[in-house]
Amino acid sequence: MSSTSQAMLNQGLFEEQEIPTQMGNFFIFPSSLSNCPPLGCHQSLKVSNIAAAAASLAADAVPNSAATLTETLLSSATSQKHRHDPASDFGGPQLLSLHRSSANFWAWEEVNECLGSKKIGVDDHLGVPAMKMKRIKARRKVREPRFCFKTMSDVDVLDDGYKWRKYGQKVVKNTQHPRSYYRCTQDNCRVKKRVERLAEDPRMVITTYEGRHVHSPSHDLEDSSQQPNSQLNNFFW
DNA sequence: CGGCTTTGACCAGCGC
DNA sequence: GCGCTGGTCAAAGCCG
Repeated sequence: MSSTSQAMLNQGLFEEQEIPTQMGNFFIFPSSLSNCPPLGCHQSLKVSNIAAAAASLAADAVPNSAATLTETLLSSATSQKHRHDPASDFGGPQLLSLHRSSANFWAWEEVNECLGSKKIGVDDHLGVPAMKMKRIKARRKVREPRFCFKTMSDVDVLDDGYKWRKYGQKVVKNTQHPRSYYRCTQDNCRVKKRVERLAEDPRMVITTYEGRHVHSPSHDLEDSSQQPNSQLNNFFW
């Protein structure tokens, strides 16, 4: 973690969770810094940036990118606070967290389990029994790099600047909410994302990006060019 | 009519 | 080999 991130951590601006080291750092943004409008509304650029950044990070091999991303998001959140429209308040605390998994290393199932595992036992690996880990490893295969994050939102799909087409929906075992599968509509772009709600807390939406876009975000976003932090997009793209 | 969502069918990987 | 599960396909329907 960079000195800036460490300083913010010291100030309690965000907390770094002691979740899975294999998955990289896991940051949770308190509501004070996630003071963003409801997801999906016209002013959701900050969340869009986060989602876009998440997609970018999926294939990012730059060391400490999680910390870099965090700093960027924090500065973004701070700048957004000044232009926040009270009329579009979410009506409750907003929480956004994200983490970066190692590219081609952890399958979604494992990420899911890690996210769901609150308790990390001494004898367990990320809260997953050794026997199960063995099975998981056996099933592991090379996949597109992926990156997932969760947001507290009443809408499922984040507006990340790209156009997505839903190609499937599945009710996964032991969950009440179906998982939706989306694919980037751009030709030759094989990026996918999965969206589902956390079983323990249906208010939390987990979005997983897989792959890397081979194009820029679509320009049909209402006012993306007018956003003050459009440079953030440039940072990531 | 084109683009999108829905949804049942199908397939592959895995455990037993 | 069989059953379970997650992921994908594709036909049908919806909507602007």
